Amino acid sequence: MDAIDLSLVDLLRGNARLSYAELARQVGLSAPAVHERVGKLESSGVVRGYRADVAPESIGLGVTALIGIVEDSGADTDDMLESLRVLPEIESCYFMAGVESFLLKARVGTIAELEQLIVRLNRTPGVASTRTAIALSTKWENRPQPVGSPAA
Amino acid sequence: MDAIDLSLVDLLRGNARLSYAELARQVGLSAPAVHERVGKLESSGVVRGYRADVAPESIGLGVTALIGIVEDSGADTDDMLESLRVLPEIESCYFMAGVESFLLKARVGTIAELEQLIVRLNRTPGVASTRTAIALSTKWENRPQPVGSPAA
DNA sequence: ACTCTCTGTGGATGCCATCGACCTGAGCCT
DNA sequence: AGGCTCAGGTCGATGGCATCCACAGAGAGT
Repeated sequence: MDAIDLSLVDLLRGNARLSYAELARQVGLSAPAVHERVGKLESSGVVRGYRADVAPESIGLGVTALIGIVEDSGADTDDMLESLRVLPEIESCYFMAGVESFLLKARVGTIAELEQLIVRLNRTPGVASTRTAIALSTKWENRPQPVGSPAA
Repeated sequence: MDAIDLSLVDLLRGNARLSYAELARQVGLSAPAVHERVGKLESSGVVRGYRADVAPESIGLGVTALIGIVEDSGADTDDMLESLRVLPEIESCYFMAGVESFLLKARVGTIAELEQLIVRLNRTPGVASTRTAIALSTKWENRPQPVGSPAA
């Protein structure tokens, strides 16, 4: 991970569909060299994938909620995690410091679906209680913060 | 937004670097047709961009925190938002229902940097108080939930 | 100094993006 | 019904890109 790798990462975080030729121009290397660097970043796990950023409401996922989970004392955390992982509505799952062991970000189409999700969560073994907060609007989300110094 | 558009969106949410030729094979259209459809999805705002998904710790952003903000009564929300927007550490910003008007997801390199960020937030005009919860680990994040029916 | 390795360049080749010309079917007006 | 118009498709051509390969040069270790 030298400065050029950081520049590549920054460029791809900004636009994952840049061609290798374009990346090469931006960082001042040849296209094959960039190809190899990006391949190594991928196989070493620095770059985990490439995702289109889609407006959620336009694909019927207009309701965003953040849900805190309090774990049962003596619950099997791994089992509970597997139960959570199966629910597609849960986009993100953080293990937190604090009373609420987990914080979930969930996305559903309607408030009714959110209600169903919460019911399912409360029935999940290991879950003692949940606390749900609804996002009224998303000001911005997953904004990539530049990390390579002054990249071209 | 017909079924083919939904398939394209799903495919690109899974791998934003798929070629138009490959997308065309997957949805059963020609490459130019897919090119035009994707172009329309972009210009209509359904697809907002393409981002590399990078392991944050590998670019020096190993600390994730969620920060709730209680607004001053009578504060100018728009001004406060602009002050928040300027802080690159804040990756996401949601306007919430509840006592805490805003919920921020912030990413920094060290606990010391998090401390500085919290101090800055508390000094920001319009901010009455903050409440910070630290993510000890990220189980998963920004997992795209499939939305097009059975896409190829 | 030799050599090993890592990382780069340059050239060649086949695939892909992209443009323009043309086709086809749905909807609608007369 | 006939025919206009338009949206959205296919096909073919062309130039750029991805990708493979052979080879070059810098640094480290012996």
